[in-house]
Amino acid sequence: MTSVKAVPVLTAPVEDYLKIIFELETRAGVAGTNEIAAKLGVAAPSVSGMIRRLAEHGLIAHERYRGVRLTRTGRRAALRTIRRHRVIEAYLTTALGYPWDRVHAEAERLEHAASDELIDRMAAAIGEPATDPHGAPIPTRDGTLVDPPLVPLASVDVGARVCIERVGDRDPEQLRYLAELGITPGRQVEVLSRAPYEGPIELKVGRAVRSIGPALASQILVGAPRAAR
Amino acid sequence: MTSVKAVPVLTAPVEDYLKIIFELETRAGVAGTNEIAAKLGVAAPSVSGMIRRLAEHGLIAHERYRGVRLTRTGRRAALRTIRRHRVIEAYLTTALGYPWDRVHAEAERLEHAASDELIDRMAAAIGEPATDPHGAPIPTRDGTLVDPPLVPLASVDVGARVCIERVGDRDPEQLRYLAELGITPGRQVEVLSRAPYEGPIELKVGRAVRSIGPALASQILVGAPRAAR
DNA sequence: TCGATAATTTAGTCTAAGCTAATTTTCTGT
DNA sequence: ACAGAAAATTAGCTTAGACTAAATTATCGA
Repeated sequence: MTSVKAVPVLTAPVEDYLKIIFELETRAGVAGTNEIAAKLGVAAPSVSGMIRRLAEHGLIAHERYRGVRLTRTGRRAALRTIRRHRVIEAYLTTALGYPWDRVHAEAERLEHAASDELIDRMAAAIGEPATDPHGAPIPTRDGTLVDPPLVPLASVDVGARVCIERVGDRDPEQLRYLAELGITPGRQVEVLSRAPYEGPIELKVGRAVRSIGPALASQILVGAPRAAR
Repeated sequence: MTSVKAVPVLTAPVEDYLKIIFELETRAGVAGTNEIAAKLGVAAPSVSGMIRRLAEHGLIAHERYRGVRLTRTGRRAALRTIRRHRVIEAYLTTALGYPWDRVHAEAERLEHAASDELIDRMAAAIGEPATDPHGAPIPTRDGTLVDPPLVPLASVDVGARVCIERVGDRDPEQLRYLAELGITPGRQVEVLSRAPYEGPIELKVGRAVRSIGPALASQILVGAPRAAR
Protein backbone atom coordinates (compact mmCIF):
# COMPACT_ATOMS: atom_id res chain seq x y z
CA MET A 1 0.00 0.00 0.00
CA THR A 2 1.75 3.15 -1.20
CA SER A 3 1.12 5.69 1.55
CA VAL A 4 -0.64 8.45 -0.34
CA LYS A 5 -0.39 11.17 2.27
CA ALA A 6 -2.41 14.13 1.00
CA VAL A 7 -0.36 17.18 0.13
CA PRO A 8 -1.53 19.96 2.45
CA VAL A 9 -2.63 23.35 1.20
CA LEU A 10 0.02 24.90 -0.99
CA THR A 11 0.12 28.56 -1.94
CA ALA A 12 -0.08 29.63 -5.56
CA PRO A 13 3.62 30.64 -5.68
CA VAL A 14 4.63 27.28 -4.23
CA GLU A 15 2.61 25.46 -6.88
CA ASP A 16 4.23 27.60 -9.56
CA TYR A 17 7.73 26.79 -8.34
CA LEU A 18 7.01 23.08 -8.17
CA LYS A 19 5.61 23.06 -11.70
CA ILE A 20 8.65 24.82 -13.10
CA ILE A 21 11.07 22.64 -11.15
CA PHE A 22 9.29 19.57 -12.50
CA GLU A 23 9.73 20.77 -16.06
CA LEU A 24 13.36 21.76 -15.65
CA GLU A 25 14.17 18.54 -13.83
CA THR A 26 12.55 16.50 -16.58
CA ARG A 27 14.75 18.20 -19.17
CA ALA A 28 18.04 18.30 -17.26
CA GLY A 29 17.80 16.05 -14.22
CA VAL A 30 18.23 18.99 -11.91
CA ALA A 31 16.81 22.53 -11.72
CA GLY A 32 19.14 25.48 -11.20
CA THR A 33 18.29 28.61 -9.27
CA ASN A 34 18.80 30.93 -12.23
CA GLU A 35 16.75 28.78 -14.57
CA ILE A 36 13.87 28.80 -12.12
CA ALA A 37 14.21 32.55 -11.69
CA ALA A 38 14.16 33.12 -15.44
CA LYS A 39 11.10 30.91 -16.04
CA LEU A 40 9.17 32.55 -13.22
CA GLY A 41 10.31 36.08 -13.93
CA VAL A 42 11.60 36.70 -10.40
CA ALA A 43 15.03 37.59 -9.05
CA ALA A 44 17.45 34.81 -8.19
CA PRO A 45 17.53 35.59 -4.44
CA SER A 46 13.76 35.19 -4.32
CA VAL A 47 14.27 31.69 -5.65
CA SER A 48 16.92 30.95 -3.02
CA GLY A 49 14.43 31.98 -0.37
CA MET A 50 11.67 29.81 -1.79
CA ILE A 51 14.07 26.89 -2.17
CA ARG A 52 14.76 27.03 1.53
CA ARG A 53 11.05 26.96 2.36
CA LEU A 54 10.27 24.18 -0.12
CA ALA A 55 13.11 22.07 1.28
CA GLU A 56 11.90 22.69 4.84
CA HIS A 57 8.49 21.40 3.81
CA GLY A 58 9.99 18.30 2.23
CA LEU A 59 8.90 19.17 -1.29
CA ILE A 60 12.38 19.34 -2.82
CA ALA A 61 15.89 18.14 -2.09
CA HIS A 62 18.49 20.86 -2.26
CA GLU A 63 22.26 20.58 -2.56
CA ARG A 64 23.76 23.99 -1.93
CA TYR A 65 25.09 25.59 -5.08
CA ARG A 66 24.14 22.46 -7.02
CA GLY A 67 20.45 22.73 -7.79
CA VAL A 68 17.24 21.13 -6.62
CA ARG A 69 15.09 18.16 -7.45
CA LEU A 70 11.60 17.21 -6.36
CA THR A 71 10.92 14.70 -3.62
CA ARG A 72 8.18 12.15 -4.12
CA THR A 73 5.77 14.49 -2.34
CA GLY A 74 6.90 17.46 -4.40
CA ARG A 75 6.54 15.55 -7.63
CA ARG A 76 3.02 14.51 -6.72
CA ALA A 77 2.09 18.10 -5.98
CA ALA A 78 3.66 19.28 -9.23
CA LEU A 79 1.77 16.72 -11.29
CA ARG A 80 -1.46 17.65 -9.60
CA THR A 81 -0.97 21.27 -10.60
CA ILE A 82 0.04 20.32 -14.13
CA ARG A 83 -3.04 18.15 -14.43
CA ARG A 84 -5.21 21.04 -13.32
CA HIS A 85 -3.58 23.39 -15.75
CA ARG A 86 -3.97 21.11 -18.74
CA VAL A 87 -7.49 19.97 -17.94
CA ILE A 88 -8.52 23.61 -17.61
CA GLU A 89 -6.90 24.46 -20.94
CA ALA A 90 -8.66 21.57 -22.63
CA TYR A 91 -11.98 22.44 -21.03
CA LEU A 92 -11.82 26.10 -21.95
CA THR A 93 -11.20 25.36 -25.62
CA THR A 94 -13.59 22.45 -25.94
CA ALA A 95 -16.48 23.57 -23.77
CA LEU A 96 -16.28 27.35 -23.88
CA GLY A 97 -14.79 28.02 -27.30
CA TYR A 98 -11.72 29.70 -25.93
CA PRO A 99 -9.06 30.44 -28.55
CA TRP A 100 -5.98 28.29 -28.01
CA ASP A 101 -3.65 31.25 -27.63
CA ARG A 102 -5.42 32.55 -24.53
CA VAL A 103 -6.10 29.44 -22.49
CA HIS A 104 -2.63 29.30 -21.01
CA ALA A 105 -2.90 32.61 -19.17
CA GLU A 106 -6.38 31.78 -17.88
CA ALA A 107 -5.33 28.31 -16.72
CA GLU A 108 -2.28 29.77 -15.04
CA ARG A 109 -4.58 31.51 -12.56
CA LEU A 110 -7.41 29.00 -12.30
CA GLU A 111 -5.11 26.05 -11.63
CA HIS A 112 -4.51 27.35 -8.11
CA ALA A 113 -8.18 27.84 -7.29
CA ALA A 114 -9.95 24.82 -8.76
CA SER A 115 -10.83 21.87 -6.53
CA ASP A 116 -10.08 18.30 -7.53
CA GLU A 117 -13.79 17.75 -7.91
CA LEU A 118 -14.07 20.59 -10.42
CA ILE A 119 -11.11 19.34 -12.41
CA ASP A 120 -12.54 15.84 -12.57
CA ARG A 121 -15.94 17.15 -13.63
CA MET A 122 -14.36 19.27 -16.34
CA ALA A 123 -12.31 16.34 -17.60
CA ALA A 124 -15.39 14.11 -17.63
CA ALA A 125 -17.47 16.75 -19.40
CA ILE A 126 -15.10 16.82 -22.37
CA GLY A 127 -14.46 13.08 -22.53
CA GLU A 128 -11.26 12.72 -20.51
CA PRO A 129 -8.85 14.01 -23.15
CA ALA A 130 -5.29 12.69 -23.10
CA THR A 131 -3.68 16.00 -23.99
CA ASP A 132 -4.27 19.72 -23.72
CA PRO A 133 -4.90 21.91 -26.78
CA HIS A 134 -1.17 22.33 -27.37
CA GLY A 135 -0.55 18.60 -27.32
CA ALA A 136 0.89 18.34 -23.81
CA PRO A 137 -0.15 15.12 -22.06
CA ILE A 138 -2.54 15.42 -19.11
CA PRO A 139 -1.42 13.57 -15.96
CA THR A 140 -4.05 11.18 -14.64
CA ARG A 141 -5.94 11.65 -11.42
CA ASP A 142 -3.48 9.38 -9.62
CA GLY A 143 -0.41 11.25 -10.83
CA THR A 144 0.74 9.25 -13.81
CA LEU A 145 2.18 11.17 -16.74
CA VAL A 146 2.73 9.40 -20.04
CA ASP A 147 5.14 11.55 -21.96
CA PRO A 148 6.22 9.81 -25.18
CA PRO A 149 9.63 10.86 -26.50
CA LEU A 150 9.27 13.53 -29.16
CA VAL A 151 11.75 15.31 -31.31
CA PRO A 152 11.93 19.01 -32.19
CA LEU A 153 10.90 19.77 -35.73
CA ALA A 154 14.20 21.61 -36.04
CA SER A 155 16.12 18.36 -36.04
CA VAL A 156 14.04 16.24 -38.41
CA ASP A 157 15.70 14.94 -41.58
CA VAL A 158 14.77 16.47 -44.88
CA GLY A 159 12.20 14.36 -46.68
CA ALA A 160 10.69 12.92 -43.51
CA ARG A 161 6.94 12.89 -42.96
CA VAL A 162 6.12 13.54 -39.32
CA CYS A 163 3.14 14.35 -37.15
CA ILE A 164 2.97 17.57 -35.15
CA GLU A 165 2.49 16.43 -31.58
CA ARG A 166 3.06 19.42 -29.37
CA VAL A 167 3.78 23.14 -29.50
CA GLY A 168 4.89 25.68 -26.90
CA ASP A 169 1.87 27.07 -25.08
CA ARG A 170 3.22 30.25 -23.49
CA ASP A 171 3.36 32.79 -26.29
CA PRO A 172 -0.08 33.79 -27.61
CA GLU A 173 1.32 35.51 -30.67
CA GLN A 174 3.35 32.48 -31.63
CA LEU A 175 0.27 30.30 -31.21
CA ARG A 176 -1.80 32.53 -33.46
CA TYR A 177 0.94 32.40 -36.05
CA LEU A 178 1.18 28.62 -35.90
CA ALA A 179 -2.57 28.33 -36.27
CA GLU A 180 -2.37 30.55 -39.35
CA LEU A 181 0.26 28.27 -40.84
CA GLY A 182 -1.88 25.25 -40.08
CA ILE A 183 0.71 23.86 -37.71
CA THR A 184 -1.41 22.31 -34.99
CA PRO A 185 -1.18 19.06 -33.02
CA GLY A 186 -2.27 16.06 -35.06
CA ARG A 187 -1.30 17.64 -38.39
CA GLN A 188 1.00 15.68 -40.72
CA VAL A 189 3.80 17.66 -42.32
CA GLU A 190 6.71 16.87 -44.59
CA VAL A 191 10.09 18.53 -44.25
CA LEU A 192 10.98 19.71 -47.75
CA SER A 193 14.30 21.39 -47.07
CA ARG A 194 16.46 22.85 -44.44
CA ALA A 195 18.86 25.73 -45.15
CA PRO A 196 22.30 25.38 -43.54
CA TYR A 197 23.59 27.50 -40.66
CA GLU A 198 20.36 27.56 -38.68
CA GLY A 199 18.46 28.64 -41.73
CA PRO A 200 14.74 28.41 -42.38
CA ILE A 201 12.96 25.08 -42.74
CA GLU A 202 10.49 24.46 -45.53
CA LEU A 203 7.47 22.36 -44.75
CA LYS A 204 4.59 20.95 -46.69
CA VAL A 205 1.47 21.46 -44.59
CA GLY A 206 -1.54 20.04 -46.38
CA ARG A 207 -1.05 21.34 -49.91
CA ALA A 208 0.63 24.58 -48.77
CA VAL A 209 4.36 25.11 -48.40
CA ARG A 210 5.46 27.02 -45.31
CA SER A 211 8.83 28.28 -44.20
CA ILE A 212 9.69 28.71 -40.53
CA GLY A 213 12.79 29.75 -38.63
CA PRO A 214 14.79 27.42 -36.42
CA ALA A 215 13.81 29.17 -33.19
CA LEU A 216 10.17 28.41 -33.88
CA ALA A 217 10.95 24.95 -35.21
CA SER A 218 12.64 24.00 -31.97
CA GLN A 219 9.41 24.76 -30.10
CA ILE A 220 7.48 22.29 -32.23
CA LEU A 221 7.73 18.68 -31.18
CA VAL A 222 6.91 15.95 -33.66
CA GLY A 223 6.56 12.18 -33.72
CA ALA A 224 6.06 9.39 -36.20
CA PRO A 225 3.24 9.96 -38.70
CA ARG A 226 -0.05 8.55 -37.47
CA ALA A 227 -2.01 5.85 -39.20
CA ALA A 228 -4.41 7.18 -41.83
CA ARG A 229 -6.92 9.29 -40.03
CA MET B 1 -18.99 60.58 -20.10
CA THR B 2 -18.73 58.71 -16.80
CA SER B 3 -15.00 58.12 -16.42
CA VAL B 4 -14.84 54.36 -16.15
CA LYS B 5 -11.30 54.06 -14.86
CA ALA B 6 -10.48 50.37 -14.72
CA VAL B 7 -10.00 49.04 -11.21
CA PRO B 8 -6.39 47.90 -10.98
CA VAL B 9 -5.40 44.44 -9.82
CA LEU B 10 -6.92 43.70 -6.45
CA THR B 11 -5.77 40.90 -4.18
CA ALA B 12 -8.14 38.12 -3.19
CA PRO B 13 -8.46 39.40 0.41
CA VAL B 14 -9.26 42.90 -0.86
CA GLU B 15 -12.00 41.52 -3.09
CA ASP B 16 -13.40 39.56 -0.17
CA TYR B 17 -13.53 42.62 2.07
CA LEU B 18 -15.22 44.71 -0.62
CA LYS B 19 -17.85 42.04 -1.21
CA ILE B 20 -18.68 41.81 2.48
CA ILE B 21 -18.73 45.55 2.93
CA PHE B 22 -21.11 45.83 0.00
CA GLU B 23 -23.49 43.35 1.60
CA LEU B 24 -23.36 44.92 5.04
CA GLU B 25 -23.73 48.39 3.64
CA THR B 26 -26.75 47.31 1.62
CA ARG B 27 -28.42 45.99 4.78
CA ALA B 28 -27.47 48.76 7.20
CA GLY B 29 -26.12 51.75 5.29
CA VAL B 30 -22.73 51.34 6.89
CA ALA B 31 -20.41 48.41 7.64
CA GLY B 32 -18.89 48.05 11.10
CA THR B 33 -15.47 46.64 11.84
CA ASN B 34 -16.74 43.82 14.01
CA GLU B 35 -19.40 42.82 11.52
CA ILE B 36 -16.81 42.59 8.79
CA ALA B 37 -14.52 40.61 11.06
CA ALA B 38 -17.28 38.17 11.94
CA LYS B 39 -18.33 37.60 8.33
CA LEU B 40 -14.75 37.06 7.19
CA GLY B 41 -13.69 35.02 10.19
CA VAL B 42 -10.73 37.25 11.02
CA ALA B 43 -9.82 39.26 14.10
CA ALA B 44 -11.11 42.83 14.40
CA PRO B 45 -7.65 44.44 14.32
CA SER B 46 -6.98 42.73 11.01
CA VAL B 47 -10.04 44.51 9.69
CA SER B 48 -8.82 47.84 11.03
CA GLY B 49 -5.58 47.30 9.15
CA MET B 50 -7.34 46.43 5.92
CA ILE B 51 -9.70 49.38 6.31
CA ARG B 52 -6.72 51.68 6.39
CA ARG B 53 -5.33 50.17 3.18
CA LEU B 54 -8.68 50.18 1.40
CA ALA B 55 -9.22 53.82 2.32
CA GLU B 56 -5.72 54.71 1.12
CA HIS B 57 -6.56 53.12 -2.22
CA GLY B 58 -9.80 55.07 -2.45
CA LEU B 59 -12.02 52.00 -2.33
CA ILE B 60 -13.88 52.94 0.84
CA ALA B 61 -14.64 56.00 2.94
CA HIS B 62 -13.86 55.57 6.58
CA GLU B 63 -15.01 57.61 9.54
CA ARG B 64 -12.98 56.57 12.55
CA TYR B 65 -15.01 54.57 15.06
CA ARG B 66 -18.07 54.99 12.85
CA GLY B 67 -17.81 52.40 10.12
CA VAL B 68 -17.13 52.24 6.47
CA ARG B 69 -18.87 52.63 3.16
CA LEU B 70 -17.79 51.94 -0.40
CA THR B 71 -16.74 54.68 -2.77
CA ARG B 72 -17.95 54.56 -6.35
CA THR B 73 -14.75 52.73 -7.30
CA GLY B 74 -15.08 50.32 -4.42
CA ARG B 75 -18.69 49.58 -5.25
CA ARG B 76 -17.80 48.84 -8.85
CA ALA B 77 -15.07 46.46 -7.73
CA ALA B 78 -17.43 44.76 -5.27
CA LEU B 79 -20.11 44.27 -7.90
CA ARG B 80 -17.58 42.84 -10.29
CA THR B 81 -16.56 40.24 -7.73
CA ILE B 82 -20.17 39.48 -6.86
CA ARG B 83 -20.99 39.02 -10.54
CA ARG B 84 -18.10 36.61 -10.88
CA HIS B 85 -19.15 34.67 -7.85
CA ARG B 86 -22.73 34.28 -8.94
CA VAL B 87 -22.00 33.55 -12.57
CA ILE B 88 -19.59 30.85 -11.47
CA GLU B 89 -22.18 29.35 -9.13
CA ALA B 90 -24.77 29.33 -11.88
CA TYR B 91 -22.35 27.86 -14.38
CA LEU B 92 -21.17 25.10 -12.10
CA THR B 93 -24.70 23.92 -11.39
CA THR B 94 -26.07 24.32 -14.90
CA ALA B 95 -23.12 23.22 -17.02
CA LEU B 96 -21.23 20.85 -14.75
CA GLY B 97 -23.96 19.32 -12.62
CA TYR B 98 -22.53 20.67 -9.39
CA PRO B 99 -24.81 20.18 -6.38
CA TRP B 100 -26.11 23.51 -5.11
CA ASP B 101 -24.66 23.08 -1.65
CA ARG B 102 -21.07 22.99 -2.90
CA VAL B 103 -20.93 25.74 -5.51
CA HIS B 104 -20.49 28.51 -2.97
CA ALA B 105 -17.14 27.24 -1.69
CA GLU B 106 -15.85 26.62 -5.20
CA ALA B 107 -16.97 30.05 -6.43
CA GLU B 108 -15.39 31.66 -3.41
CA ARG B 109 -11.97 30.66 -4.75
CA LEU B 110 -12.55 30.90 -8.48
CA GLU B 111 -14.03 34.40 -8.32
CA HIS B 112 -10.56 35.79 -7.68
CA ALA B 113 -8.91 33.96 -10.55
CA ALA B 114 -11.38 34.15 -13.43
CA SER B 115 -10.98 36.79 -16.14
CA ASP B 116 -13.87 38.93 -17.32
CA GLU B 117 -13.76 37.07 -20.59
CA LEU B 118 -14.23 33.74 -18.86
CA ILE B 119 -17.11 35.04 -16.79
CA ASP B 120 -18.84 36.42 -19.85
CA ARG B 121 -18.35 33.18 -21.75
CA MET B 122 -19.74 31.19 -18.85
CA ALA B 123 -22.75 33.48 -18.57
CA ALA B 124 -23.37 33.24 -22.31
CA ALA B 125 -23.00 29.44 -22.29
CA ILE B 126 -25.87 29.06 -19.82
CA GLY B 127 -28.11 31.71 -21.32
CA GLU B 128 -27.29 34.78 -19.23
CA PRO B 129 -29.22 33.80 -16.12
CA ALA B 130 -30.58 36.59 -13.93
CA THR B 131 -29.87 34.85 -10.63
CA ASP B 132 -27.52 32.30 -9.13
CA PRO B 133 -28.75 28.87 -7.94
CA HIS B 134 -29.74 30.30 -4.56
CA GLY B 135 -31.80 33.05 -6.12
CA ALA B 136 -29.35 35.92 -5.65
CA PRO B 137 -29.43 38.37 -8.56
CA ILE B 138 -26.38 38.51 -10.83
CA PRO B 139 -25.02 42.01 -11.47
CA THR B 140 -24.68 42.82 -15.14
CA ARG B 141 -21.39 43.26 -16.97
CA ASP B 142 -21.64 47.04 -16.49
CA GLY B 143 -22.23 46.83 -12.76
CA THR B 144 -25.98 47.12 -12.41
CA LEU B 145 -27.64 45.07 -9.71
CA VAL B 146 -31.40 44.69 -9.68
CA ASP B 147 -32.29 43.57 -6.21
CA PRO B 148 -36.05 43.50 -5.74
CA PRO B 149 -37.21 43.96 -2.15
CA LEU B 150 -37.90 40.60 -0.53
CA VAL B 151 -39.18 39.63 2.83
CA PRO B 152 -37.97 36.87 5.16
CA LEU B 153 -40.26 33.89 5.33
CA ALA B 154 -40.14 34.33 9.11
CA SER B 155 -42.27 37.46 8.89
CA VAL B 156 -44.95 36.40 6.44
CA ASP B 157 -48.55 36.39 7.62
CA VAL B 158 -50.28 33.09 8.24
CA GLY B 159 -52.39 32.10 5.29
CA ALA B 160 -50.28 33.90 2.71
CA ARG B 161 -49.10 32.20 -0.47
CA VAL B 162 -45.62 33.34 -1.41
CA CYS B 163 -42.84 32.40 -3.77
CA ILE B 164 -39.44 31.34 -2.47
CA GLU B 165 -37.02 33.77 -4.09
CA ARG B 166 -33.72 33.36 -2.34
CA VAL B 167 -31.97 31.27 0.31
CA GLY B 168 -28.68 31.66 2.18
CA ASP B 169 -25.87 30.11 0.16
CA ARG B 170 -23.12 29.69 2.75
CA ASP B 171 -24.10 26.61 4.73
CA PRO B 172 -23.99 23.39 2.66
CA GLU B 173 -25.84 21.38 5.26
CA GLN B 174 -28.64 23.90 5.42
CA LEU B 175 -28.87 23.87 1.63
CA ARG B 176 -29.13 20.09 1.51
CA TYR B 177 -31.84 20.23 4.13
CA LEU B 178 -33.80 22.86 2.24
CA ALA B 179 -33.55 20.82 -0.95
CA GLU B 180 -34.91 17.83 0.96
CA LEU B 181 -37.87 19.90 2.12
CA GLY B 182 -38.44 21.11 -1.42
CA ILE B 183 -37.73 24.69 -0.45
CA THR B 184 -35.94 26.03 -3.50
CA PRO B 185 -36.12 29.31 -5.42
CA GLY B 186 -39.20 29.53 -7.60
CA ARG B 187 -41.26 27.23 -5.39
CA GLN B 188 -44.66 28.45 -4.18
CA VAL B 189 -45.46 27.83 -0.54
CA GLU B 190 -48.29 28.65 1.81
CA VAL B 191 -47.78 29.59 5.43
CA LEU B 192 -50.15 27.41 7.41
CA SER B 193 -49.36 28.49 10.93
CA ARG B 194 -46.80 30.16 13.06
CA ALA B 195 -46.31 29.26 16.70
CA PRO B 196 -45.82 32.21 19.04
CA TYR B 197 -42.56 33.14 20.76
CA GLU B 198 -40.27 32.41 17.84
CA GLY B 199 -41.88 29.03 17.39
CA PRO B 200 -41.82 26.81 14.33
CA ILE B 201 -43.56 27.77 11.11
CA GLU B 202 -45.71 25.32 9.20
CA LEU B 203 -45.62 25.45 5.46
CA LYS B 204 -47.41 23.75 2.65
CA VAL B 205 -44.81 22.89 0.02
CA GLY B 206 -46.45 21.19 -2.91
CA ARG B 207 -48.76 18.71 -1.22
CA ALA B 208 -46.41 18.15 1.73
CA VAL B 209 -46.54 20.01 5.03
CA ARG B 210 -43.18 21.08 6.47
CA SER B 211 -42.25 22.69 9.72
CA ILE B 212 -39.17 24.89 10.05
CA GLY B 213 -37.65 26.93 12.82
CA PRO B 214 -37.47 30.72 12.82
CA ALA B 215 -33.68 30.82 12.42
CA LEU B 216 -33.97 28.96 9.16
CA ALA B 217 -37.08 30.89 8.13
CA SER B 218 -35.24 34.17 8.44
CA GLN B 219 -32.68 32.95 5.89
CA ILE B 220 -35.39 32.33 3.33
CA LEU B 221 -36.51 35.36 1.38
CA VAL B 222 -39.83 35.32 -0.37
CA GLY B 223 -41.84 37.51 -2.72
CA ALA B 224 -45.27 37.69 -4.24
CA PRO B 225 -46.51 34.43 -5.79
CA ARG B 226 -45.65 34.20 -9.47
CA ALA B 227 -48.16 33.89 -12.25
CA ALA B 228 -49.17 30.30 -13.04
CA ARG B 229 -46.12 28.56 -14.32
C1' DT C 1 46.34 25.78 -11.66
C1' DC C 2 44.85 30.13 -11.28
C1' DG C 3 41.98 33.87 -12.21
C1' DA C 4 37.82 35.63 -14.28
C1' DT C 5 33.11 34.92 -14.84
C1' DA C 6 28.92 32.80 -13.82
C1' DA C 7 25.92 30.88 -10.46
C1' DT C 8 24.28 30.96 -5.98
C1' DT C 9 23.53 32.43 -1.48
C1' DT C 10 23.40 35.87 2.45
C1' DA C 11 22.14 40.18 4.44
C1' DG C 12 18.95 43.46 4.92
C1' DT C 13 14.36 45.80 3.30
C1' DC C 14 9.60 46.03 1.97
C1' DT C 15 4.47 45.02 1.68
C1' DA C 16 0.27 42.49 2.54
C1' DA C 17 -2.27 40.29 5.74
C1' DG C 18 -2.84 37.96 9.63
C1' DC C 19 -2.47 37.65 15.09
C1' DT C 20 -2.70 39.10 20.53
C1' DA C 21 -2.65 42.49 24.12
C1' DA C 22 -3.53 46.97 25.41
C1' DT C 23 -5.81 51.31 24.69
C1' DT C 24 -9.27 54.52 23.25
C1' DT C 25 -13.88 55.88 21.86
C1' DT C 26 -18.67 55.36 21.70
C1' DC C 27 -22.89 53.72 23.41
C1' DT C 28 -26.25 52.35 26.83
C1' DG C 29 -28.74 51.66 30.96
C1' DT C 30 -29.72 53.23 35.24
C1' DA D 1 -24.69 62.08 33.76
C1' DC D 2 -21.82 58.70 34.27
C1' DA D 3 -20.00 53.93 34.76
C1' DG D 4 -19.44 49.75 32.51
C1' DA D 5 -19.86 47.29 28.20
C1' DA D 6 -19.15 47.10 23.47
C1' DA D 7 -16.79 48.59 19.47
C1' DA D 8 -12.77 50.19 17.31
C1' DT D 9 -8.09 51.25 17.06
C1' DT D 10 -3.04 51.18 18.14
C1' DA D 11 1.15 48.81 19.21
C1' DG D 12 3.98 45.30 18.29
C1' DC D 13 4.86 40.49 16.15
C1' DT D 14 4.77 36.91 12.53
C1' DT D 15 5.02 34.77 7.83
C1' DA D 16 5.25 34.55 2.89
C1' DG D 17 7.21 36.31 -0.85
C1' DA D 18 9.31 39.73 -3.33
C1' DC D 19 13.54 43.09 -4.01
C1' DT D 20 18.78 45.03 -4.24
C1' DA D 21 23.49 44.90 -2.96
C1' DA D 22 27.14 42.27 -1.34
C1' DA D 23 29.50 38.03 -0.52
C1' DT D 24 30.52 33.35 -1.63
C1' DT D 25 31.25 29.13 -4.37
C1' DA D 26 31.85 26.72 -8.87
C1' DT D 27 33.50 26.33 -13.23
C1' DC D 28 35.98 27.08 -17.33
C1' DG D 29 39.61 28.76 -20.18
C1' DA D 30 44.25 29.87 -20.93
